[in-house]
Amino acid sequence: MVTRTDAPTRREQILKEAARLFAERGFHGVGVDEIGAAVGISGPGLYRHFAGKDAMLAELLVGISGQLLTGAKRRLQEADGVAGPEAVLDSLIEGHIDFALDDRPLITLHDRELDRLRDTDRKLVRQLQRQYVELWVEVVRSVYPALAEPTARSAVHSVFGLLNSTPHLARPGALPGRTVTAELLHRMARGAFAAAGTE
Amino acid sequence: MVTRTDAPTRREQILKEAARLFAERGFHGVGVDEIGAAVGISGPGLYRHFAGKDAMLAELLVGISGQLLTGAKRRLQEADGVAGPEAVLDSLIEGHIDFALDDRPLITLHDRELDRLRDTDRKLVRQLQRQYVELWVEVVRSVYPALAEPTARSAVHSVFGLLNSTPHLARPGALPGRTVTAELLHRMARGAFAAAGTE
DNA sequence: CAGGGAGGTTAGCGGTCGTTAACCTGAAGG
DNA sequence: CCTTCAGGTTAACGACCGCTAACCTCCCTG
Repeated sequence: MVTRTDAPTRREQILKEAARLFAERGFHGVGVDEIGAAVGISGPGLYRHFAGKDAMLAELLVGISGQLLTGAKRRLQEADGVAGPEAVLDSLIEGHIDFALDDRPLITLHDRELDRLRDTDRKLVRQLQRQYVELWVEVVRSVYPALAEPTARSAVHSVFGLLNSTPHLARPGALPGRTVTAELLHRMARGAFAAAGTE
Repeated sequence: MVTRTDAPTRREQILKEAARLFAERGFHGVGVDEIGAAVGISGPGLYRHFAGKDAMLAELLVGISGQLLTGAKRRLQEADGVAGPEAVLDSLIEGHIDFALDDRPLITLHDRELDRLRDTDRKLVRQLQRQYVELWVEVVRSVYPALAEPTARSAVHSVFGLLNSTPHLARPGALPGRTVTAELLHRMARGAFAAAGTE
């Protein structure tokens, strides 16, 4: 875990606020003026940093898909050999939960606004997402060898649905504590996979 | 299960197509002309059937929330006394899965476009949703008495996330068979609850 | 068979939105 | 000290969108 100490750049500020607004009201429901206002500049000032509104969404979605995939690959490599399949699956789950809890707006956007992208960007994001899913499928099948591949893929998508439910889990602060929530989600994900694995 | 034999009214056609389009491209991403075109009339013709675009979304969301709640209440009543808590939970899960598989666009809209409603409609929908959740929470807690109420509520929301993942499960026809998918989702939901119940 | 309502049509209005153009300003660098 | 440029500003344009107005055309009914 790398912790940043330097101040966020203007670009990063914009992306963060845009993500929040897009998640709250949908891509088409947010005007550029609002995004600008959220970072203290006004509308057209954004065009000094981004080519357009589409470009912000594209950077957000490509970024999140890439981060998820990169993180998963890293976890897989770290555990290579030294840990059993179950520990690898636990690590993947943990990583996804961290993301879902720390970047709720992005998790929301991720499966909601994909179709608003230009063709080339959408293909890229889909490819990254697909790789991420396939990586999970392999790990899940190594833990539950009885699972057929299509079934495993459905199970993975369903567990993503479970883990990505965090935005519905109550107002940001009112959670029963981040650790408790993370542990609950983790247990439930494992329980769901286990139930899928006993066909 | 009541099966309709009569032809759908124009209103129903419109609602169905609007639901599909809203789910695909978001409420703000769809124009009234498109909705009209989808049912063979053009734009303003819709205003013979609905007060406005907002009214279509409102009717869809109120309708689905009401149907879910009504169905759950009915299942609860049918099982009253004659079945154990586990059977009641199974019945709730089955009902929700039927809905998620048969009305994918609506399931998508349900947790996505709520904030686009007028205040009064949004409050109504939220109230129906809350009742539905609380009903589940009671049943889950009767099966797993060790579960604290906030935990049970989180678990219910998460299982909704799992069950509502059906739109991501592949192109409509390409599923491994509706029955197989329904059974997988059911098993996973039960597994998730069981894991949540063993704190 | 008159007439009236249900359910369409097209034209167009008013507002909003993304984007561009033109201009300004303060700080850094030779 | 002059220049340059990053990063803003406001004005405005063209497109689009929700909705209304005005009109038309069946079909049912007294």
